[in-house]
Amino acid sequence: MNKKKKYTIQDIAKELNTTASTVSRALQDNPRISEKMRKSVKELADRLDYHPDFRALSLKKGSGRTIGVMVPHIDRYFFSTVLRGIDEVATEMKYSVLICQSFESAEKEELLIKSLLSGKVDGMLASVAASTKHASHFELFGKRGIPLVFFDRAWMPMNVSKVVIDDYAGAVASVRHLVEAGCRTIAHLAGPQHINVYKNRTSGYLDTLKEYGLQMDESMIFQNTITRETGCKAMSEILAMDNLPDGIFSSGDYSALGAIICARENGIRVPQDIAITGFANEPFGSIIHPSLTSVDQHGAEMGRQAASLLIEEMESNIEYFIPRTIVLKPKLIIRDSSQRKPNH
Amino acid sequence: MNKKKKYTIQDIAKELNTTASTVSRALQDNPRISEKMRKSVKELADRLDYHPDFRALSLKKGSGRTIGVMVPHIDRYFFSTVLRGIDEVATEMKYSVLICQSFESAEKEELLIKSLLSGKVDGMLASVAASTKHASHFELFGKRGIPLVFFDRAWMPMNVSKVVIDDYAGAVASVRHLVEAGCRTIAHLAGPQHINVYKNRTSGYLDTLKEYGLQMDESMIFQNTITRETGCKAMSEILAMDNLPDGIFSSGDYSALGAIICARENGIRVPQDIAITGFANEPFGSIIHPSLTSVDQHGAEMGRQAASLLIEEMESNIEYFIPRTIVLKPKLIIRDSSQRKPNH
DNA sequence: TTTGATAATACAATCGATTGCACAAAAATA
DNA sequence: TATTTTTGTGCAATCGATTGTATTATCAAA
Repeated sequence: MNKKKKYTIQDIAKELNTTASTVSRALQDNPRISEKMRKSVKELADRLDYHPDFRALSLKKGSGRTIGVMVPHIDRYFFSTVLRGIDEVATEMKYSVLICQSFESAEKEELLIKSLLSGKVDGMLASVAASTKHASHFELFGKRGIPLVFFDRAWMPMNVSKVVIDDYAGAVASVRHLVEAGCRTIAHLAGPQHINVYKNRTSGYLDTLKEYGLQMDESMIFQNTITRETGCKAMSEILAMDNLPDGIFSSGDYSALGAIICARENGIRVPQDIAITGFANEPFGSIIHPSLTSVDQHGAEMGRQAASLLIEEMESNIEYFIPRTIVLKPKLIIRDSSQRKPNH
Repeated sequence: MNKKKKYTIQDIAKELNTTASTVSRALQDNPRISEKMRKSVKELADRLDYHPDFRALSLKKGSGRTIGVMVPHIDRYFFSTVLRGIDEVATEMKYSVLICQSFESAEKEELLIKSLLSGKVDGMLASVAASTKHASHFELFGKRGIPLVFFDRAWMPMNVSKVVIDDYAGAVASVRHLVEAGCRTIAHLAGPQHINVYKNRTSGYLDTLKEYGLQMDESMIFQNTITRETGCKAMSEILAMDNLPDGIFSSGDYSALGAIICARENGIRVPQDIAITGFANEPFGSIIHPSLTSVDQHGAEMGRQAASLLIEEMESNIEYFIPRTIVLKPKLIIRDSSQRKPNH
């Protein structure tokens, strides 16, 4: 009596002297089942707190209405807002969401994907890890017939749907803003260039310098600088330079933060001596001193769009769904770290 | 040829003119299979990129080696560190982790749990939502024979294992520190009292006041104040008081943040006019101005301990696993927001 | 009373794996 | 050569559901 048990459709059938098929149909309100039988089945099912086994059901049906989501980190504000957007749409459409984090590791990403492929998910949303150098594991989804939609950090060569923001435009807006704030020598903290979002931000930076006829200087570009630590290190190197830049465009908020803190520790004023802008609009940007100018990426909206696109593809019966790419417009949020003109 | 297909063990069997059982055994290195057969099966499996169907496998085996984790929010630093700790242990022990967030909603929590119960998880780790007022949905795990371990926000009346921190001790350390910094009237931003962690923090506050013979004043306790907004609101109310407190012990970092910002906006200096301490040691505490004194909860360690405890219970064959409660010691991190003596 | 239609339920195959048991062929022993 | 043992495979049941196709029972019409 004490042994815990999971009740099955067979248990209910046995108890009522009938068969599993009748019970199954009764629970589905199949009209071929008598009112009386339906009632007693439902009552017993309720009493036993019966719920169909997910594995058996999805095995039989060929789908478990589950969407997998792969993000580099769940605790990055941007990704957590994307996840919220995905959750909204998925819940509304009666899908479950299975969240995975790669911790920016390509190996972990590959392992997780292989585990998801064996029937755990029916569709996939992914943003690739920073250390990912090839996408063969993402190709597996196509081979298995599981729709895949990239968001934000997309693997561009792959012919699948993508939801991204216009990082190039965000970078252009940011650098223009710095120039208009009076900056003439603008350094750049760049992200890993094999990831589309970072490459586009760097392109926006370079093109905007050109647009204003400003000289591009290799030594002013710091590669692979997206963490607080590397941002701080870059700032130290900057401070050791002969000709100090008067502006920094960072591809991420964390590296911008590192730079600001390092500047403060070395008696350099932001924005008076150096104006700084970040990217991602992490919440800390509004509470640090000086508050950080950044680019908002509309995470929730991206999540909603990506989930909608994926579900549309999953539910379409079209043999070959034609991949679509949705580009969202980012928004420059101007705060103190870059405002040099107004008060000076 | 173009139709995407998922290969099964039957496909491999047919191709090699053998049966599914042989293929299954070959893939498992069963000694009853000849070297030759094993080799050709493995080769073909490799070529087709075959992986056993997770649903079929876990249905047959009765377990999918999956641990479910329910957290209120994945983007709270504390919870994300717990998740990392859980992931570490789970990965090492060859378990998968299924992350769910309740968004602090009891209904969402209940829905998610019901969906997890039907064979999606073999063990569960949970931290209850703020709005949860009864635990009947958590009781279901017991009825299904699925081990459950609470971490941090535990439902104390339930007789299951728990991993918590000594919130009482953390509060005591925090309030003592304020008193020693010279505070004589200490206000308190309290969390929802039906959640053990917040109740314990409030108890620690009250007892420490008593310990120092300080008067407890109902009007100095602000209930249900754990967000930045409510923290700010509480500070406004404080500033409107006749006798201003000279210290605030907040049950959370976000409300402490709201209070600090509100104080700054109103020309009140922290810590000179009012010393403030928070709880959770969110990363922003070290980058805001003034930096925030807080209590660290050892999230990763908690995650590791909870996962280990759960896995131990899952793998034990003991009929009735005797629940254990692990209590971790929190650590007071002293920063600027509470340091009144040293520099003044 | 016989036939035909209809309603309600049972039987059996299926989804993709695992595994105990039976069985054949080959090898070892008598 | 006859018998036993070993070795390698196939058959069939099982996990927990769903669903097409029997198969009854019931009742109305002829």
